[in-house]
Amino acid sequence: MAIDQLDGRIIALLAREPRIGVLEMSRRLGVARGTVQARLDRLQSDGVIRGFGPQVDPAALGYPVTAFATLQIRQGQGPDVRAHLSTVPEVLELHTTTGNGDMLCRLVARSNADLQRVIDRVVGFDGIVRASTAIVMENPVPLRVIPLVEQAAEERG
Amino acid sequence: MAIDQLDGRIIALLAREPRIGVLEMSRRLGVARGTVQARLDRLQSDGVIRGFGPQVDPAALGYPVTAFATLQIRQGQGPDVRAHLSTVPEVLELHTTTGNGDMLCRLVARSNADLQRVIDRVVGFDGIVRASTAIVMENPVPLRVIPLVEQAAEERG
DNA sequence: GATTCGCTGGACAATCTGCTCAGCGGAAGG
DNA sequence: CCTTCCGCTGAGCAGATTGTCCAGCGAATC
Repeated sequence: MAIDQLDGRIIALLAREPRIGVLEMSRRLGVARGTVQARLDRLQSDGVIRGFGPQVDPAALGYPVTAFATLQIRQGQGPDVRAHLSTVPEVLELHTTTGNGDMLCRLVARSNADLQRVIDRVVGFDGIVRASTAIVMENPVPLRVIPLVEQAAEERG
Repeated sequence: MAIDQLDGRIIALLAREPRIGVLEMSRRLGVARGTVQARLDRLQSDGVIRGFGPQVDPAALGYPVTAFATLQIRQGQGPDVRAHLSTVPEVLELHTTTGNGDMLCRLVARSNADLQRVIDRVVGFDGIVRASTAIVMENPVPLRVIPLVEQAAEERG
């Protein structure tokens, strides 16, 4: 839960060059291999590093269109809607949010036209009252965590 | 750009057990090691698999609060706003979207109270006219790609 | 002063990686 | 029907890495 600077450097290094291996990391960081190994184990068991799964690019898979949909749910239909949305492959993530007891979900589609199909499938469910969609045009800041990690590391010396 | 079923199984397997290694994969998939190696190389050079960077959990880092903010930008201030937001570590990602020439960004914070600080920092910039924030309560569907991969693999036999 | 903890530097066997090779079969093209 | 191209197989090899020990040491804690 608490990250020190060495942890931060390990994560940053790993983010830059994921295939690097423990030995090479210890060389670059100037610490013993066992230290890096122990740190990595701790980071993982603490849940700071969830894993090293492959980062798949939907665009390269043929889904270049991304959109965010805000959903308004009928009272008490939350669980059903979740179950419904989790069956749609194009729903990449789903959050329940404050506000209107709403949900926010990230969608991808093969094209703008295809997005219509996806949205129809998403909202074609009884519990969903209304949906408003915003198509993503650009992604100036792709999902990132390093700056946050560095900030957390700073605070902990 | 086109994914067949073997590719799909490779990605899925890798997502389930990232530390698995090429040799073990070839054993489980019942194909030669060279095949898996070649497929992986192709998937990476095609950009389907961007990398294997560590997946960091902001909550475990001490940032358990997530929120989405919709920003309304003053005409022509887009570039400045992007630059501004990219300097805020708590801004995890940023998209420009259709609609009101707006932006959507994902934020994290140490607490609900801390979120206020983050939002103040985010919107404390001249080019931002208005911001509306939705705090995430639950995350029924965490960011996932596997179902999409499987669908893409199906279509390509 | 005694103990605990994390880091160091070194060692070990076991394993995996990157690379190469020849052979084989299907698909595409002539 | 024949030829060529391409991907997969199964194998081998040297080199590097991993997981796992260990003893020593300094700092912080009790």
